[in-house]
Amino acid sequence: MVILRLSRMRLAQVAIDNFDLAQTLDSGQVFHWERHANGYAGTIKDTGVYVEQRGNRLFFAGATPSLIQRYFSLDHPLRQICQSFPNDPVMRGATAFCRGLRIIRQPSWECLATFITSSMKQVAHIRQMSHALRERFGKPLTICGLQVHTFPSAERIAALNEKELRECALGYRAKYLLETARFVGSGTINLEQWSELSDESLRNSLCQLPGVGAKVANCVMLFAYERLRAFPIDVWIERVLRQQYFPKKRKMTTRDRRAFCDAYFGPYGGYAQQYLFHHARKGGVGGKGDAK
DNA sequence: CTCCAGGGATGAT
DNA sequence: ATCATCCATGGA
Repeated sequence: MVILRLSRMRLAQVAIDNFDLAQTLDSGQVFHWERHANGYAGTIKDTGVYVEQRGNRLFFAGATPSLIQRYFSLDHPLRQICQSFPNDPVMRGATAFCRGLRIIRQPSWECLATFITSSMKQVAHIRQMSHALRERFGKPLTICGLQVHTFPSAERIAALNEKELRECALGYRAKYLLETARFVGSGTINLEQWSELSDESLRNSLCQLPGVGAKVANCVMLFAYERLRAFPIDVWIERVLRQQYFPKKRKMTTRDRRAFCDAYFGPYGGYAQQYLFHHARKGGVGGKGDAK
């Protein structure tokens, strides 16, 4: 019945070029969109949205065209971005695999919160935690006959206790999320104001929050603050570096990896990183079994 | 069953 | 400054 209602639903549309909705939503940058019918249901900030790609058109309900275009970064010069990547075989392979994958513009709080929960968790687990937090503490919305939930505000989470968060399977991450929610929810820190900071100041500010280190800070910079140079290094990227870029080298320290990535991948390093990550995770190259 | 995941905080060298 | 250890949980 959901399918019937969706098929009868009148959807707005925008023309798209060089955009792949499925790859974008399944690339481990955002964790709450759920497949329904031929598309996805989710939220953009506090708006329930259904979105579906048909060729070079994006059909949607619940949002204005400008909100859709902004959230999915349809204005990013993707061809130019890909041309800026280093021209090596690893990067060429990842770029070919990730055609149309865009770095979206997420609301800062939900991006920060979900990446605090992400440490030592698989993408599927992060999705479960995000879903549990939304279902229990977010606001229910209906879009195209589907129920979705907003991500709970920092104030809402700040008012909870650690036990309630652990019941969402957050484990030891519960304390970090709670402490950071209390900084943000009380107004002690203002995430919107931080968009004015330089990359370095923003990174330092984020790293002062409980549960936020260099990796999570770079994810939040990239996925919420549009700092497209920010280059998160996680276990998958470490494997790509070790296996694809430095197969002979014995030992690489954290600082070595950081220095190489910042210098090598250029002004859109965050995009390059996301393509390497997604290719390694979904394309089986640079994955666990690929010893070399 | 074991292994590992989009890490970070803490305490010991 | 680097290094080891601990932290929870569940998919593969």
